[in-house]
Amino acid sequence: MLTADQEAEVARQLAIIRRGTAEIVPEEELVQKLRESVRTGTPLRVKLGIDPTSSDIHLGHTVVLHKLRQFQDLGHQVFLVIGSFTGQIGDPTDKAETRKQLSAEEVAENAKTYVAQLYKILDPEKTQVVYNGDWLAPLDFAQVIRLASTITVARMLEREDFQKRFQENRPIHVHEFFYPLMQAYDSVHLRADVELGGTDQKFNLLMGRHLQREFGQPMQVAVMLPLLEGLDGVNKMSKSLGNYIGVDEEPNNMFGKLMSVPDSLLFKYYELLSLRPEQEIEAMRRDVEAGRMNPRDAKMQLAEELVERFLGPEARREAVEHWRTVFQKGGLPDDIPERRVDHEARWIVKWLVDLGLAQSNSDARRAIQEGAVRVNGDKVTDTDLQYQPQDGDVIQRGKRQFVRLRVQ
RNA sequence: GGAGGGGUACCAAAGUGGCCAAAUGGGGCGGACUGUAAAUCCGUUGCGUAAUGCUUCGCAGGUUCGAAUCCUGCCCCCUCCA
Repeated sequence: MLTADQEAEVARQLAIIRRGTAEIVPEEELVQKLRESVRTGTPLRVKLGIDPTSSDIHLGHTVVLHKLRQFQDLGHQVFLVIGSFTGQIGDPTDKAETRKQLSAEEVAENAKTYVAQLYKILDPEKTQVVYNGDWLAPLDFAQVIRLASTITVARMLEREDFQKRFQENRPIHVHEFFYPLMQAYDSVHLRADVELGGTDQKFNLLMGRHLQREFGQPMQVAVMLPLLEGLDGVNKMSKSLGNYIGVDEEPNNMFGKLMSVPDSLLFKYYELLSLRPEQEIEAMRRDVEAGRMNPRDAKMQLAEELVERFLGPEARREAVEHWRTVFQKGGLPDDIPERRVDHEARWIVKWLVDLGLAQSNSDARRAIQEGAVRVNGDKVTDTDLQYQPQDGDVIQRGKRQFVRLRVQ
């Protein structure tokens, strides 16, 4: 039996863990594990796997990382599994069909920058970073067969993306089946009590339970967090789709990207990323819905919060300043890239290509015809123009691409 | 091993002898509107100082006045049967 204080502690922890999660499977087991943990004073072993497929952490990752941080703050033991081995296989995805396999060097390189960025969120003192290559690489073929023998193809095909590909006659490579098994084996190796992941990880997380049971271990609880959509407002945030906001971005970039998040996602971003009290967020939502508050202002507050958290107060101040002068007042950006050029007159089309403002002569010509090209703010209309640069001239394509010329 | 289906532009996907530089959608790039947003609308999206020009439809040949489209060989992918 637990004392009243202990019961209260379990309730407190459960409430914190629950906030913002999409699903906890099975929740009763989590309660049991928490009670046991509180009763015996033994921290839970909490695992999160990360594939070093790209070199940057983005806001999508931070959702689940924050949950991990909360476990840390509750005194539990946290394992961050870098998929040094699994990363070389690549988690099967519906989109990429067969994801490219990373080399060991790429994995090592990515992992390095990863860990530094991870500590923007996690407490380094309380984080155990482990590499699954350490225990997966030494497995021999017989052991691999043993893992594979615990699961049937039919069960594997229950996984949504496998099923879909199978039905659509698209290729599924045998090694892709091993990905869930390897991830599950990580849980066995670490004797995980809890594994975190996005909702898209459900199959893999449950595979961990399956394999733990096969190995005679208590089964882990799967704690799943909602996926964060990226800047396109549709797909989940990912580097490969280019719709992400990295935690290491230039302040102005991070701020600008946050300001371009679709309004429809504004409060989802608040719920998943903001540390502000829930009541405050709710009040803001009501104000926006009632038209008392411009969604832009709500978005700006969020952008400020996140830039400050990841990049610091100074970065926040600068980014806000930059955004105000450049975009709210419509001025030129203060960080226009400069190019050194000679003062020889050349065909305007050639200039655009040379300056990287157009991909080809045809593209440059089109841009001029569309009225997208300006020199010092004056629209260029003649595709045959011979242009002679003056020091400090600003050549512009569209609203966002600028180059300042420095004549030598 | 056998049978069938398929490889088209950044992606998806039409096109099966000339009207095809190739429909349509997505994405990209511009323009309008705005809050550098979303939604919406419009234009554009192989190269080429542009020409009844050049290169492109898996690769290499061939038939034809003319090929993404027909023929031959090769490569790759998928499904089913064994």
